[in-house]
Amino acid sequence: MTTEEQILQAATKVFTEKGFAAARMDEIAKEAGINRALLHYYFRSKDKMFEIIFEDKFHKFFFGVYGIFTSDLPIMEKIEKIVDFELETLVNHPEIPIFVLNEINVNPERILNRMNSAGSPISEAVKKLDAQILKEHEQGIIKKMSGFSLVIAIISLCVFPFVAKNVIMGVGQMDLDTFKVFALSRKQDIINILQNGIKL
Amino acid sequence: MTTEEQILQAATKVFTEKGFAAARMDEIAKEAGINRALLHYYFRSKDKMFEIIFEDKFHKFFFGVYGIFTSDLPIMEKIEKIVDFELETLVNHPEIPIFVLNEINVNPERILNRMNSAGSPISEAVKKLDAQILKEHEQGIIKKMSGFSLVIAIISLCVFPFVAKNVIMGVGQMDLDTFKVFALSRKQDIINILQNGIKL
DNA sequence: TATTAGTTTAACAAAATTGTTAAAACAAAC
DNA sequence: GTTTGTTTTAACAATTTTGTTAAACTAATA
Repeated sequence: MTTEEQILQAATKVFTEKGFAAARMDEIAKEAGINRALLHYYFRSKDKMFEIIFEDKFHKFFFGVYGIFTSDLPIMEKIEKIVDFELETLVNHPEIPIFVLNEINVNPERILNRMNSAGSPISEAVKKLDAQILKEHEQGIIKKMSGFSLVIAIISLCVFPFVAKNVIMGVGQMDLDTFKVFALSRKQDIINILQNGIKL
Repeated sequence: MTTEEQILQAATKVFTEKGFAAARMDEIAKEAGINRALLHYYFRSKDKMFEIIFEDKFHKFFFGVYGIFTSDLPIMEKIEKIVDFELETLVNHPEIPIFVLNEINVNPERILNRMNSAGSPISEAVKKLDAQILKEHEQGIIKKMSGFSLVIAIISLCVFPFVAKNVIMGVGQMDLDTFKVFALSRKQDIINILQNGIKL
């Protein structure tokens, strides 16, 4: 692994654990096993390093499921595929949600910029979903409901446990690996709740 | 309103918006319409101010629903009552979840201490819920499932939209008031999904 | 061997931030 | 009108943090 990669890996760890404001260049350097001077030699500033990492996590967080959402699968199968994809992804990147969501909270303008460059495709995807729901409703398959609301419900059930990871680990007396197993073990529960929850 | 209250209100705003590390004493002072010296005159340090505010939000976040969870209501009614209580509370304190969860993420030891002083009651509440689910399952009312997992599902559906508030507002082109109306408008959706999702 | 890119060390500059202090101003209460 | 608690001002100390720089060192390489 190159030094640049080592630094990025260390920075990813510290930034996602502490957030931008509480992260310290010194800690990143120590984590990477090098000194602060070399940090600036590779990545001019803290902001520049952060941008690279945030961009990466932001993208992973938002656009992974996009393909499934806009596919031609029936709703019930979409739900299954999305939940499966989300949980498998999150187990491998459990730090993403709280990191991205908190940085957006601290600095909401950031999202507006990024969303505007990708905003209309999302709105269109939601509209297409609305149409699909209406069609399947008329076919007697599912309840009538807002596509946006359904998307939020699916994402809520998948993502929230990772946002509250430390609380769940605390209450359930789990270490990180146990938590991951637990999160995956709820996959079928979540799919069942959603599918039974919306069927007519 | 006393100066002390003004300061606490301003500090609450800044801390919950920015988090501890990014919050600036200067900004709190300006927000309260006073100067930095007076901040320290009332509350010795940044840490002390933060402790007071975090304690308050932490408590509101975790122990509001506790009474309903441990009540003797049937599961289906519990779900209704909890979702109702959570959404009404969150609409009035939309900043709580991301603030509390992120601070726990940055500083997980904090929760261990507080949870240990309240940890066993929570574990016992979950055990009682497990027993209730088993009973109602044998009565043919609901599916067999883990109480802990169900609690997480309920909380996920209620709380996550507030954690992702800025994203939802961005995608849906909403201001804060519109978001609150939207969040409340999903109440019956959430109750339906949960109740239909777990019934036999 | 000389060169080059990468790396360390150590010192330091610059800025930001928290916290302290003394003196004066003010307003209410006694 | 004096006292008391509150508030402002302004300066400043202390600390933390980011970023810079120069000099020396190392290891690979031309």
